[in-house]
Amino acid sequence: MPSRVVVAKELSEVFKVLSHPDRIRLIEELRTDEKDVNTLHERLDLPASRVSQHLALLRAHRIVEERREGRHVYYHLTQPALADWIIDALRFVEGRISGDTENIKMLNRARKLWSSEAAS
Amino acid sequence: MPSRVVVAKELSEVFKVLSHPDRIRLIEELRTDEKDVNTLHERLDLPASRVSQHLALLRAHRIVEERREGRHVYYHLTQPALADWIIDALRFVEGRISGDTENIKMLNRARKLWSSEAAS
DNA sequence: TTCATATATGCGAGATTGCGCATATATGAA
DNA sequence: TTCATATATGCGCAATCTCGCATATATGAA
Repeated sequence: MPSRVVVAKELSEVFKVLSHPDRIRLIEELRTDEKDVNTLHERLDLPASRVSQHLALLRAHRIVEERREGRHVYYHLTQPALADWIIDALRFVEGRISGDTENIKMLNRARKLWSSEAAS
Repeated sequence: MPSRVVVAKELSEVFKVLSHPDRIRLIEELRTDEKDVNTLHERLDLPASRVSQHLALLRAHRIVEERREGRHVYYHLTQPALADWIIDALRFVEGRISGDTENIKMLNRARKLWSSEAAS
């Protein structure tokens, strides 16, 4: 099997893991520091079980790692650069929504929120 | 709807389009120059109809654009930087397959093939 | 131990995606 | 027009993914 075929498959699996809005938001929440499941569940306004399932998938693909402390489990990115690389993809989103002024504004707002240190 | 939720959805759709090995290979084939459907069908060793379907999806998401010339249709990347950004993701693939020496070799081989100008 | 909180996992129905194959359309040549 | 090539599209089934919900496990407090 040619290397390009094998590697394209690996790449596509990474993309598949990232192809869900909740998981993207999860990863961006962990961009600067670790957070426990409960915090993520509140900040993203998702059922805790859903958050846990997403984290299980991210864990299986070694995108996040866990750290237990008492009854809380803190998650962090295995490779923090991943969060920035995802944000970098916003330039390709612009092409999709060009013309939609309202969404362009949203895009820049999100870009700002995701690149700031402040956890708002 | 908060901007981060909207934008995360847009990002996830981009990732979804890229989450298929054939489409990744298609995009990398178009990294440096345009190619017609028949050339892509031969180089990737896929049924022409499949190539056409993938291209239709990429077209719908404005990832590629077409140019007719006689009975051939040439496709090129709307934003050529996309191909490089995908290759950049290989650093996150390494984390997935660490330990598997054979696959690491394949990864570097593919990286070289996809970054060279030569169409081999 | 019992209880409450935090997190993880199992499961099934509905939605989405991929694939093979048939067919349709487009263009140029004869 | 007829034919051959190039490309596109339609369709149905199988495989996969998502979601809500129930349940299980883990930890610390009482």
